[in-house]
Amino acid sequence: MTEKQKRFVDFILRFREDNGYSPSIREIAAGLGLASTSTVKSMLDKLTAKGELSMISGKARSVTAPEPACSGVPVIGHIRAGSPVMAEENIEGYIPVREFLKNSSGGFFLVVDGYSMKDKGILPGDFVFIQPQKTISNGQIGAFRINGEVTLKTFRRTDDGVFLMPANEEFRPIPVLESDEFEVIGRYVMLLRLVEKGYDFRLA
Amino acid sequence: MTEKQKRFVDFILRFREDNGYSPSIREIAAGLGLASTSTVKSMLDKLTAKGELSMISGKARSVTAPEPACSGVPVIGHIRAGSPVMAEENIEGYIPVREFLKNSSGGFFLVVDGYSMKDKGILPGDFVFIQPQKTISNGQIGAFRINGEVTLKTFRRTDDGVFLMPANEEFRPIPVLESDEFEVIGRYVMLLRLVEKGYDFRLA
DNA sequence: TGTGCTATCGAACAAATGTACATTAGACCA
DNA sequence: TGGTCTAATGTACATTTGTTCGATAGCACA
Repeated sequence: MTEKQKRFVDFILRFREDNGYSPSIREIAAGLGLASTSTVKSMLDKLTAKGELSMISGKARSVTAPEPACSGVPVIGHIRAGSPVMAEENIEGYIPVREFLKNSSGGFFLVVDGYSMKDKGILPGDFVFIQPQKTISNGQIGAFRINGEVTLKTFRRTDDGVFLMPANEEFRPIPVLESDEFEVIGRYVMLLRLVEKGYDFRLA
Repeated sequence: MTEKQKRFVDFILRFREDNGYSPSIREIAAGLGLASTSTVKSMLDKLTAKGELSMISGKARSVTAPEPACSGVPVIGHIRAGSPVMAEENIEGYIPVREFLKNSSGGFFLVVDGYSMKDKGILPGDFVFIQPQKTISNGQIGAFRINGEVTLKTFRRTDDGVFLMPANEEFRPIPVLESDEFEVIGRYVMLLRLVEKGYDFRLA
């Protein structure tokens, strides 16, 4: 992509970011300092043919640019000695958090309370993503409600019965008795920890 | 908001989701089975006045609806005994992951390798979000490059010099000497752990 | 019954917008 | 010098689109 074509795509992305809708051809011309609409039109046609843009013929403000890869966050694994960290060869992939969370719809974050799952690296204040489900397999970590209390534990079924296992030797396994009110809330799928509290999230 | 008004907003949201740009007034009329454009127009004016929609007068396809709160993931904190988990009263807020990551642009995920930060709840395979910066304060956790190796440690400056501190008694502090090639890569801001490997991420 | 009120419709108009085409300007090269 | 190509221009036109206004139909209520 030439430098000029990139300016087109960038302008469209920024305009949509700022306004929430796409620019018209004349607005693109004005924004890029071009005097004629046909200049813009021919460039848009070219970029659409190359797949860099998409637009519907005849429809006003229908041009869109695919959001760049950085809508996902790059994952850097093993770093080759001597190369800059963010170099292309170090990028192993991207986590497309947007799609990731779209697929996980229905789930929710549970705020972790105590240290009972410390040895699994789950600490107070962590956000644990729970995928709701009614049952859970042996050995999986999940959120449970027992006698009104909600807790995050490992589910374990043995010959001696069912237990909710902490991951911290200072805590004791919780036996699940027939007489207990017990319910599986969901499966522990993901953990999110916000280290800097500057990254606040909007409260309802 | 009445049932009918809700249908308007929902239609606009879905249309934008499907097409990437907003519907025209006539497309809204067709989509909702209305015969006249003025019906739509008056409803849009009403919804805009109420703040449920936003549009620029005269500009084609400029109507947008604020994305509903569920574009973020609900956060559930302390759960009131007896109430269903996902009940409204238990939702403390939302993590708008989309905006969250937009603000963090420039950062990247580093894949954690060993157990040296175990006591901070950072385990192998975790994705650590690094916000690039050239310096770091005493006591903060960050990613560093020392003599070609990249490592995640707590930065500590004492009278005896600078050390990279592990969070695991089986590991030793790494002294940073004048003769070392040393560089701050960035600050540890967030941690993401994918428990289920079914949630794969697209490789480059 | 009749009187407002609201939602909807129908049609017409003006502005915004996409599209097509002939023309010009400049760069490059034989 | 002349030719060719590309980018850009200017203009005109057709379509899409937002806007306006009057008319109609249903509905609640006195």
